[in-house]
Amino acid sequence: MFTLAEENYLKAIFHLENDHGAGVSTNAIADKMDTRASSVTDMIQKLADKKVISYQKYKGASLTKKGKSIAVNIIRKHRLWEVFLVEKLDFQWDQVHEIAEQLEHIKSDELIQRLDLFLGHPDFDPHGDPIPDRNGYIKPTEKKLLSKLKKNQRGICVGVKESSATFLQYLDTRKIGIGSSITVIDKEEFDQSMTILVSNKQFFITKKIAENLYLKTI
Amino acid sequence: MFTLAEENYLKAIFHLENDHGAGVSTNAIADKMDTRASSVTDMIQKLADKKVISYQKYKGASLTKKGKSIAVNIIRKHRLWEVFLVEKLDFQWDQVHEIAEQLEHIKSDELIQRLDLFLGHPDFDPHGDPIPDRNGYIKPTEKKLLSKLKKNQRGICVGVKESSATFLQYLDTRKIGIGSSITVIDKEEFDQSMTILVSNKQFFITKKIAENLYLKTI
DNA sequence: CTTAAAATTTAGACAAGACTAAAAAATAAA
DNA sequence: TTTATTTTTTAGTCTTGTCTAAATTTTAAG
Repeated sequence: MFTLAEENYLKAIFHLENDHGAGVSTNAIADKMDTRASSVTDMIQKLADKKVISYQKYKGASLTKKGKSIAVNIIRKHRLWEVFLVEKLDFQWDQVHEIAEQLEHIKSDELIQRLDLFLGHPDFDPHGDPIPDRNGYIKPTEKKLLSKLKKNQRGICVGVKESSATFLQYLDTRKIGIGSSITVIDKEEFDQSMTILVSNKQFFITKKIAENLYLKTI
Repeated sequence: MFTLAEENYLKAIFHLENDHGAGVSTNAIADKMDTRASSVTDMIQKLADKKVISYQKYKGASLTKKGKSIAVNIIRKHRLWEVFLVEKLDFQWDQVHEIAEQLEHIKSDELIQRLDLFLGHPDFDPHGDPIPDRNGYIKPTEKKLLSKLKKNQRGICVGVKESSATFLQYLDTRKIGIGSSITVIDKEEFDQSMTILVSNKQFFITKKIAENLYLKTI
């Protein structure tokens, strides 16, 4: 069995490996977990002993098959609970992340199986992230960061990379959400900022915003 | 904010005070929490520092107003989650206690408010225990232990004192549940065992069983 | 290729929460 | 009321997960 701290490390390493290839550095983990590099070293040595990550001194860590399976299961729980909170309890999409961070650690396979059934086996969470199935399989979805689009390209918003309340609220005020059609009206070479068209309104957005919106190009 | 361990101590002290008047002994807590008396002493000293219990050396502990309010809130959460598990996820009443022990520690007032609404403001959990309202008020319900009934007295089962899976499964096999009509056919002075009538079948039950069933006499 | 800087690990310390063993206080028995 | 027993507390230790400061390794720069 794994402690709460261990589960959170596994989840963080999974996300880091997903975003920037295999082999995660100590500092990257420390940064993500908001902790110190020395604490990370201690923990990854422990996780290596438990065979959930492979790790060589000074060379960074990466999840083993077992570790990945644990991480994905936590992510599955997180996303199912988010669906529950939004679909059943009428929470807004910017309110659910913190609560799901707690709920994801509840230990009961039966619970998750029944929750999944109760929710009708959803494929995506409220932020557009795919929900791994019971075997840990994540259906690959083609999506592209808005920041990768060129002038005059168009797409449908299918997800957000960050799900902090502040970012989601920013999107709300501009009526950008999952399903929104977004067109790049103009793109500034200099700072990668963009002018986009969303439901007949034009907005100016910075590179940072564009790097956190996933589109399906059409 | 209170840690998981602190919350569990407060809950245990609340239940002990409820069952056997104010002033709970160190050993009683140790027994309930399945821990050692010395660990309990450490913890109650900490809880006293935090003003959630009043405590004098060698004299036992009892909850302050603040402590009671925290304990009742945890119990409210526990019981609401149990209703959710049974009513929405189709769990059996003997499967929910363990899971609710985890869910009761999730921290979000908004969540509990919405869950309560979603469930239709239930008054009782699946074991017949009253659910405290948002202000911590527990509606007093008149209920009597089956063990207190005399020969030929009759009542409706309104709750169980213990909610361990084994006890609840025992009741299931005898078709005893919330709402069952129970008549005392015979009672043995010697060992307090009973013969009872439940839906036209007679059962022999020990004192221990009778001490864990709550009835509303009619 | 040697040095400077950055990243990582080790060493030692601390808080929370538990334990064992021993001491002290309260209660029960003679 | 003195002794014996039970209950409770204290003292010291352990594990988990964190930290700071110092040492070591790797990487980057000259």
